[in-house]
Amino acid sequence: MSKEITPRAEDYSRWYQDIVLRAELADYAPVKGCMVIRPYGFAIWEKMQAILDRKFRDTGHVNAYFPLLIPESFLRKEAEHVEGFSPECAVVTHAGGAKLEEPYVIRPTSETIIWSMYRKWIQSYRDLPLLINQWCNVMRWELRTRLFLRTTEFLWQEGHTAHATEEEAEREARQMLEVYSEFARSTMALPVIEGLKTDREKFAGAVRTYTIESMMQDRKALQAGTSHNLGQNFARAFEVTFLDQDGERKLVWATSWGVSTRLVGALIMAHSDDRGLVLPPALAPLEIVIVPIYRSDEERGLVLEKAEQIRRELAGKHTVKLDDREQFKPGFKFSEWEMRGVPLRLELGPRDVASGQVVLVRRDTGGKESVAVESVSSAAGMALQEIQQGLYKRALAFREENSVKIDGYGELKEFLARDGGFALVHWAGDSADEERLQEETKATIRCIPLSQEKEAGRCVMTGKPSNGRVVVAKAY
RNA sequence: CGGGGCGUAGCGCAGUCCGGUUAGCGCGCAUGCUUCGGGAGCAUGAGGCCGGCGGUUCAAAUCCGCCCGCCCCGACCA
Repeated sequence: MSKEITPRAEDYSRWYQDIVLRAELADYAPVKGCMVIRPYGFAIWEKMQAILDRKFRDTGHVNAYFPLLIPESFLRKEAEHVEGFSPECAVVTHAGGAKLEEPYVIRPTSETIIWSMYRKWIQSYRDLPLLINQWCNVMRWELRTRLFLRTTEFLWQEGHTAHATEEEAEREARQMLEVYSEFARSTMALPVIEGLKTDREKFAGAVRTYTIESMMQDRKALQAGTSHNLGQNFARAFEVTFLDQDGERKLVWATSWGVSTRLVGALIMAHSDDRGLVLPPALAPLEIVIVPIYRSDEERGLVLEKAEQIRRELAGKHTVKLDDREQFKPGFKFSEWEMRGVPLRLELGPRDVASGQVVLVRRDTGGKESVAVESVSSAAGMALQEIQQGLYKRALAFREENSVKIDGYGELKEFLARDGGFALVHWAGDSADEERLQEETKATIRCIPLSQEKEAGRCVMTGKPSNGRVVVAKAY
């Protein structure tokens, strides 16, 4: 195995691929388009799960599990939904040595099977709201795959809720978008723009799709999470009604929302560098690694004793590992842990032991400082906080540097063809105009930001009056 | 589906054009000694149906045909 990672500047996708493989986050599986998520990568996903799951529970949701296989006819019940998903569905036609009466679709998402059950479970307004989430795998037969960012099978969570009123469903969709964006910012150190998808970009079967959009280091946009207001589309398709307080039978209102293992890809592309993975402490499987340095057996004894003492002290508050492997030199260990994105490294050698100090090295900036052994715990805690915040600030600054207001179509095309980034443009076009935009620039409207100042202007494509800007960018 | 590339040891590759002993090199792996503050050195060793099937030939990693798989870039998507 080569020691080098392809530099970002040389080949961005190779760089990304190198990091995923060399940091042992994932590996290619024997099945086309599928990956094996290796223990180190899975540990990151598990941390994401733990934090998100807690947030879902705190907002009143409960977990459940629905089948992997969905009767094909279910998918057809919602017109837009079937149109959107059919092309990418894998279908099971045989089982038990015989052809099936009705084929099963391997779930690309679970709205249909869940709403078939909600029909049984919902009768009265007292059964609402119904707030269920499931953690599972789904399968979408994509033409082109990339580790974590787009694989044929992926892991995600999908929340599916049923409500008595339109307002409540809308509030739920917005609330979960908020949960996602707070998670992205605080935990992933990933700045995101909350916004609304255009009709062309919305979820197949939704009335409205909300999104959080982030910028990767190649200036392309990545959708990091979505939340949908499904209106009554699925309730109508599956005839899910309830008897309201006023004695009237009504269709229920629905939402669904999800984030996937794609977030691991977002994490990599947002923060990492040419030395390897960079992880925010909040999601790092290992926050601190201690690398001992010694020559003689005598030094080894002294250093390891002190290192173990430090490890024990830190272990109460942080995940910490003492790398006492004999077969590797310190230099090798430095590189290896940098490759794997461990936020903080403590170097401890004979000189440090003698002076009662330890060297603390930050993964994000490479900055080194010596601290007294007595204060290592507080210094490490502080450094981790600074890294978490520093990563966010750096990513935010990058996004801002690469976001520009553009008012002319020619200028927009030039911007997208050159360095690219987020173009903030006035828009009043329709779906056909949007299609033209994509054909001519390879970019799409990523979202209509939810929070922005009203500003009168003219649509960059049609010249029609507009009072707000949209984000246009090339996307993953 | 279009364009490009690749399949030879765990990984990265050379060898293929122009067929010919026992198929090489680097890394990694195993053992031992010396090393250890930024990817250590030496010695010894293990490890190959040369992607698959068929053909040509005295002889195929190498030539011919068919097939399979994977990666990258584009069109579709989270």
